[in-house]
Amino acid sequence: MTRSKSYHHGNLKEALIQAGLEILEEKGLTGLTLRSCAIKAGASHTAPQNHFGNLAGLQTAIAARGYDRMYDRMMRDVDADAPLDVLRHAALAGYVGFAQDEPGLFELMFSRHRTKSDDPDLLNSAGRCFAVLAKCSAGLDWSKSDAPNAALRAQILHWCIVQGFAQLKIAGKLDKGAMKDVEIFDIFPDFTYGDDGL
Amino acid sequence: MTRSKSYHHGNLKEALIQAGLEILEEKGLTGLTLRSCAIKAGASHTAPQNHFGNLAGLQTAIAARGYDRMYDRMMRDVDADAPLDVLRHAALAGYVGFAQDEPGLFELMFSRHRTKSDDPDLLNSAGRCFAVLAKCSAGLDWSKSDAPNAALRAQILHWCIVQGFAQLKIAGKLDKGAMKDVEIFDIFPDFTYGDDGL
DNA sequence: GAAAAATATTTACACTGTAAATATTGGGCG
DNA sequence: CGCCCAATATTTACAGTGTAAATATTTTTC
Repeated sequence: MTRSKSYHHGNLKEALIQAGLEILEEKGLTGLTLRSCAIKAGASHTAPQNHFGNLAGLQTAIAARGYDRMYDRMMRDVDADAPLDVLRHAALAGYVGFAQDEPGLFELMFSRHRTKSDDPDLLNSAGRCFAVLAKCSAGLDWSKSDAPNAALRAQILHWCIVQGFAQLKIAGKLDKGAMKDVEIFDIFPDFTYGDDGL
Repeated sequence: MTRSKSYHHGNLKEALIQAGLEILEEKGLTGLTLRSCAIKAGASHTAPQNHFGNLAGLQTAIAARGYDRMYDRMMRDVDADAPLDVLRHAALAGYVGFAQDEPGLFELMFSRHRTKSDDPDLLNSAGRCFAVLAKCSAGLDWSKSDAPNAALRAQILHWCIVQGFAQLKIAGKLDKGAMKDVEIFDIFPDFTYGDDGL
């Protein structure tokens, strides 16, 4: 469907997203601009406006693709019906591995105001990722089980550990000394807690 | 020492940092520009170059102040010799509370390439914060204690939980349903693990 | 085939970081 | 005291940025 040379690109929307993903890999979040995406996609510098409205719109679409990639990475070499411990292992490695391999994209996905947080596509792609994490934390033993929402709390704790590790890692906060050799599985607890909470 | 109207500001370096901190509170990380800081401090738009070189230099100085504020917040109502559980409680609440009250500043501090990560002042201010966290994790019971660097691992896990919670919170990822009412102490484990790790 | 909608470009403008040249001030030293 | 110089600040300039508005081209629809 690619046309050699015509006024209309044919599939500019998709080309702009792909250009953005490549720019994020090459130059990071700082290098991601509307104009650079447009030029890379072979269009004029205002072409993205027709498809995405503004920069936030394009970044939202790119972030949604980021969650799709993250999901694929989490589910690589494993299917949704795999034994829970296998799924957990894959999902954790996928989450952190994705952040380390695509730090610019990860940074965009978890930034505060670069994307339209209520975008349906973004919510859908992100929700699919987080659902895997939620499934991974299901059935975890949580000694404070008399507290309300024990399962939810275990799920959030699970998520915070992965997210915190991923971000500290790509932000370079774990680069010093012995810390730099520690991996996510070295620190991940088994979620079987004692009963004398903090 | 404030002079009413003269060519030289007198304390422009400090004024620029303060202007930056205020702008971060008012308009977030997006609004933080060299020129806006300069205008707010009452100087010409290139004045910051003399003191900080470039944008990264100014942002580095601001981030260092961020760690100073974070340290103060962590140690508020507690001294370094307080009982360990009291210190832990204060430090955790301080870390997360700081992120929630100054999300733009927190975002800057943990961004990847906005600051000069080898700046001595930044390293010093940041190190002071992380030392408190490290102290908080000292003596935590870690069932995988036969693993090398057990104490270090417990320390990193501790840090990841706080950091992950803080970032997910300010990124709006914990805003839905029952998640929005969960606080850091609701999820924090007691670090007494079983022995059947992941 | 003509009208209409979709898609893309051109033009314009305010804002940004930063380099270079210039201007002003204050301190050290005769 | 007066002069020179370093420190400090401004002016000017330029390439990039997001985005609005007007225009141009193509595709679709009837």
